[in-house]
Amino acid sequence: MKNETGQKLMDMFHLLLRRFGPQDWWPGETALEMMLGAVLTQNTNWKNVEKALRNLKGLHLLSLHGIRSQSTPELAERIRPVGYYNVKAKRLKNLIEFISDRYHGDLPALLKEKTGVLREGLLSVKGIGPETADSILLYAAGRPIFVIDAYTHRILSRHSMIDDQATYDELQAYFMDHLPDDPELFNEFHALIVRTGKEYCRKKPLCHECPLNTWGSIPPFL
DNA sequence: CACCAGGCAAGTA
DNA sequence: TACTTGCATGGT
Repeated sequence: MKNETGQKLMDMFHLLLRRFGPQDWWPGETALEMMLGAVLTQNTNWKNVEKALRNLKGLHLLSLHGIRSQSTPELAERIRPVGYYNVKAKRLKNLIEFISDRYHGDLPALLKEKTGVLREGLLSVKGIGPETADSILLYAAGRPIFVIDAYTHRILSRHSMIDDQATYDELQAYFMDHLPDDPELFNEFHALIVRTGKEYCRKKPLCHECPLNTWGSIPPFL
């Protein structure tokens, strides 16, 4: 471990892993399915995303060509359960266009791209922000990139581990500067944070039973 | 009924 | 730069 903060984070990780067990992320069988899912789950429950992906799969549209074959309004109708379906249909088309234009539709080539270059490329797609890009990098491409989401911010803030005003990049650095570059660790850790957040760290505080409160080295939120 | 979900871009001042 | 707002279905 690199230092004290790193050890603290590892302790937190092991605590959550013992409490909840492995989360088996990312749900999704192919890299493309994970990439589409990353966009579809923006500010949306994963259950809704599963319905949308089932729709696409049932119509054999879960491929670059399949998505391209649909107009944006047609695609929107397929993904209706995710909400924001007009916005997200366009975002999916943008992503597929990016893969087609820059990598000639060669998804394996995209997945072998240098991490920094791929991240910048993904961020240049309208509708892909830092969390979506990093989810793709970590879960679809297996890169040692830590994904930050609203739960991460909320949990670390409530336990006084970071400033409430901390930015995405600052939060990401908090993890990546103090932990080894281990995609497996980042994968499970992020999933466990989401698991904890869903149950104990929603917008309205439900922190009293949070497993992290029982752990002396993280101050309890009250 | 209120509240929330594994965000992001565009608009405003 | 720093807020605000629109996007929208489905579940608790």
